[in-house]
Order: sequence, then C-alpha cells, then structure tokens
Amino acid sequence: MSDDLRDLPLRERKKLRTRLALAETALRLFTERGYDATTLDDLCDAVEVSKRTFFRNYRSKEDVALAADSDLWSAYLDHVGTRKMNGPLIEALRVALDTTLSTMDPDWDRRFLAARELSEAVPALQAHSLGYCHDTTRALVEVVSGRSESDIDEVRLRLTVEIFVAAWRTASLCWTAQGGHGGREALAKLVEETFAEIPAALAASA
Amino acid sequence: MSDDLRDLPLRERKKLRTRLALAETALRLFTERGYDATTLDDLCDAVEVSKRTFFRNYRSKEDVALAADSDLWSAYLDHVGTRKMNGPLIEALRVALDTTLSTMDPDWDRRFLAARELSEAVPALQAHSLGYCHDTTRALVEVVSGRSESDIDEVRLRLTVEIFVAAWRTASLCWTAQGGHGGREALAKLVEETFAEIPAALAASA
DNA sequence: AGCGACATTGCCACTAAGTGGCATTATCTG
DNA sequence: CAGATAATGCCACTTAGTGGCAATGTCGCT
Repeated sequence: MSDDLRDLPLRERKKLRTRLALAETALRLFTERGYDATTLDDLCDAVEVSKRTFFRNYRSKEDVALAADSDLWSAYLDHVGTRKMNGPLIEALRVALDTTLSTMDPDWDRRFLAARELSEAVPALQAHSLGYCHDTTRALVEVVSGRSESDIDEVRLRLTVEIFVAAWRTASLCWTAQGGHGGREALAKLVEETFAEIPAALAASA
Repeated sequence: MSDDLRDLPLRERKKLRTRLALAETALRLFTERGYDATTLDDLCDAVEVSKRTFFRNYRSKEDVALAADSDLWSAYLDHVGTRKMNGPLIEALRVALDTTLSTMDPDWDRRFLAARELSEAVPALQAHSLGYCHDTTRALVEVVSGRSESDIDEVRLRLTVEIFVAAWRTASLCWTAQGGHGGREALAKLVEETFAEIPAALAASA
C-alpha cells in the first residue's frame, strides 16, 4: 500500500505528487468553502496546475472528492480477487473487508471520513458514491461467480452481495455520524456489529 | 393516480401536457440515439419548448430519463405514509410495494422498463437512480420511525430498509434482464421470490 | 366583452464541467 | 549530448444548468 517511496522514476513520482496534492487540496477546499462553491479553477489555481492536468488525473469533480472511497474499493477487489474464500460467503466478505481496512494507508481514515461527510451533504457526491458501491457489487459478483468451487445461483449470489453492501453502508453511516471516532478499528467493529444485527433486522416488527 | 383528466384549469393542463411530452420524447430520443448523443437542445427542439421551460419541469437531464422511477417512489412513500403497517416490517414494506405497483398508470411498465435499460447503459443514470433509492430509504426510515407504535432501534430499522431496497434492486434487475416480460405482475412476483431468497442468500457458502 | 392580476414562457447572457488538439517542456534512454 | 517519449499548458469548444426580464397567455371579476 505505502510504496509511494523513492523507488519510482522521477517522472512518475512527480505525477503521483500532483495527484496527491489535488486530492488533498480538493478535500480541504471542499470542506472549508463547500463543494459547490469551489470551482475546479479554484482547485487548479491552488495546486498550480492546468485544468487539463486535473482531468488527466481524475475523471470528474466527484472523483477527486471520493478518492478515499475509490481507494478502499479497489484495494478490496484486489484482495478478494487474490485470496480464495471458504465458509459462509457473507462472513468471508466481511472478513476480507476487515483485512483490507487494516492495510489502508495511515491517513486513510481522515480522508475517508472527510469524503463521507461531504457525501452526506452533497447529493451529487452521494449518488456518485453509491455508484462506486454498485460497481463494486457487480465486480464482486463476477469475481466470486468466476471461481470454480462456487456453483451458487447467480441471483442468490447477487442478493448476498447486495446485503453485504447494505450492511457496510449502514455501518459506515453510523461511523460517520459519530465523527469517525476510533478510526478504522471502530469502523470494523461497527461493521461486525451491524452484520450481527441482520437477523434481528429481518425479524423486526413495525 | 390517473387524474390527468379535464378537471383541471386549462393552464395546468397545458403545463402537464408539455411535462408528459418532455418525458415521453426524452425516453424515445435517449433510446433511439443514445443518452449522451442527445443534447437537451435536441429534446427541446423536438418538443418545441425553450430549454428554460425544460428546467422548470425537470431538475436535470437525468431526472427526465428517470421520471418513471421518481413516480414509483413518490407513490410508494405516499402509500406508506398514509397506511399504518403491522406485523414483520420487511414483509409489510414488500406488501406496500405490491399495492403501490398495482396502482401505477397503465403505461408505467413500459416507461419504467425503458428507464431501467437506460440506467444499465449509462453510468450517470445508474448513479442518479441509486440516489433515488437512497433518498427513499432515508424517507422511509423517517416515516416508520416517526410512528408512535414503533420503538425499534434506529440502526436496526435502517438496516431493515436497506435490505428491503437491496432485494428490490435485485428483483428489478432480473425483471429488466428478461425484458420486463409479464409487466408489473411479473415484477411483483420476482420481488416476492427474491424476498423469500434472503435467508438462503445469507446462508450461502463460497 | 373587457380589464387587471398572475402564472408561464421565451430569449439572452452567463457560469462551470468536461473534451480535443497542438505546441512546449521535462524526463528517460542510449 | 541527442533523440524518443511522456507529461503539461494553453486555447477553443460543447453542453448542462441558472438568473433576469420582457412578452404572452390564462384566470377572475365587473
């Protein structure tokens, strides 16, 4: 995860640096001045790059705000793609998320919390973030379904993954609501507790 | 539901007519030429309305494409808001969806299918549509939580609603995949079957 | 029918997101 | 040091979306 060290060609180091500067400054400006009130020109001025360069690093204004989300999901898919899982699927998915969380960059917590708070406030970010989740479910279904050992029904599999994501979203919402206190460990704990709540949630009466 | 008849002032009738024409033409153009390839100017030219008028009727290009989604969810929230539910919550939510589906406009099936197919193909619509689902979950949690009879835990309630929406999304995806054959009755049946699959999905092994 | 109140529309100018092309500059390779 | 290559900057362009204001059409009243 943390291989942003000096083992890269100078050119790539520079590129990575502006990439990080864009994400960092974007997060700061968006939280300070508000998402809509901050134009991409503002951001590019602050980082001293051309707007064209911004779009070579991020596909949209939403993308740069939700870089932390993107980081998590791509790391998660990498992890699930390499390791093979056994036992109850939904539990395996949760454990994989657990280990993925623990491998994230040290300051990922902060960035992720900021991204979540932004996405609570800005509908466009909300939608974009949900889009990430959806893409991930689709990829997950493909990965798990592609394994030889699993001859599970496609619809059932999709439902499992959807419920997994539903629990994740509920947990991370709680975590954000309480200010992200306790960092990723607290988040992982919330995820576990939320998963444990599923049977009760299904049995709940109006 | 179908009170678009001549019991309205002439002015409102006219406005409603352009509203419908916009939605109808949009759906046609988007499917024929593609969503990105159709500009709002194209649409406004076809309906013979100024772009300003379009934005007085719909908040965005995505909105007009997903009008059928919006119709369903607002009808659903209306329904849940008036009726009071009892018994297992998730089952009550499903039944409410069932009755809401049956009260939709006769040609809602067609519009909804078109909207779903578009939203499979266009990421922006995908995200926007997920945004609708999310807004609905939030509103649902508020409505159900606001009732006096229910002293259910907030997190558990949110989880229930999230799972409900997850099942709905899975079902409507299946329905779209098989070309929407059987209309809303088939959709309702798929929803019921998907809900019945939840325990199996939770128990599934990798 | 006619008149004033009010809502709806059309038009125009504007901001901001996002894209394509091409010259310029910086880095890598030998 | 020289040539290939990749990143950047700059400029012009399209499109989504907004605000203002004048013009038009509709309603209600006499």
